[in-house]
Amino acid sequence: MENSLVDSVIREMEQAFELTTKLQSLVELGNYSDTQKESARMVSRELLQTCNATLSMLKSRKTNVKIEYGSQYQLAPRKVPIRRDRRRHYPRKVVTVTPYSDGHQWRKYGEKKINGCIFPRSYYRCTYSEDQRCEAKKQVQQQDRGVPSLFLVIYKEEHTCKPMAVEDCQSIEQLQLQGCGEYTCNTSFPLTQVTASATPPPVDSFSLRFDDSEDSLMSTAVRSITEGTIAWRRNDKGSVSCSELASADLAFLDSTEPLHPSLSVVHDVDDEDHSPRSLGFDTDFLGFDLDDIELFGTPY
DNA sequence: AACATTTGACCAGC
DNA sequence: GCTGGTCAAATGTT
Repeated sequence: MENSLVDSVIREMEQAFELTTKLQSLVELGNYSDTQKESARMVSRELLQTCNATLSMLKSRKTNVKIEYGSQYQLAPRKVPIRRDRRRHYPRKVVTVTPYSDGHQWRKYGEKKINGCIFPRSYYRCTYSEDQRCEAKKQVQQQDRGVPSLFLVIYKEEHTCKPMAVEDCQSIEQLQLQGCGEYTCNTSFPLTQVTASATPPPVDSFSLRFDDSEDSLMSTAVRSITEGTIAWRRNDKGSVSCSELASADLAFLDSTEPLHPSLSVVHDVDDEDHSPRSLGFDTDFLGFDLDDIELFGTPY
């Protein structure tokens, strides 16, 4: 498919994405029963996931990257990391469940009820907007009542301030509080280093969620560890658990598109009481290549 | 007291 | 006139 046609289809799909979120809002405002609303939410979520998946496929195709969808279970470690174009394009949109931890500090300066939306839109500017004349701003708007809720975050203008690095974190709580920027963390944080040759940890898999901020998509990659081999999988679930391994797609990882994902590590759920043992942390992915993810291990 | 958030008012673009 | 983005005084939090 030639690029211009791909572009047109991408635009149409993005339109579908937006219309779905609008439709979702109209349903929420409408006079429907809770059951009907819940059904509508489920359909909306599936629609959004389909849009995401289609868009990512189109975008990976546009880059002319050869991807063999059958070979996703054997991702050979790259000797030379792919250098990606890390220039950001603004405004950029992110759909995420963690709109407030993106490695930067923000100050709220306004909130507005937006036509046709149930949830108000909040306006933030960089905490250092005056001190360092940083022009960065973002808008945050909750998209649904789901658990976890999805938020649309629109970033405007790039940060010119010095980002806060997280070092010597002592706990996951501290990591979350500080928003976690680019880091290498030597702590009691229950993530250990894992390399390709390491003994597999005592869980089947853990998952990594990428918020592909460049493309308004939330994507999910799941790294599973089976018999010592490491594979990457991707699904497009809004939230992830170890058992939720969906269709695989290496496009996300092998694409030469300028991806700027943030990273979350989601732990699995306790087998006995089903309480989430989840470790969530986000980081702006600017500091390292996707290859570096292999430095982050798993649990307990 | 200093800083952050809230919220109604104001303004520009359509 | 309507809408979305920003301002700034009031209020809340540390």
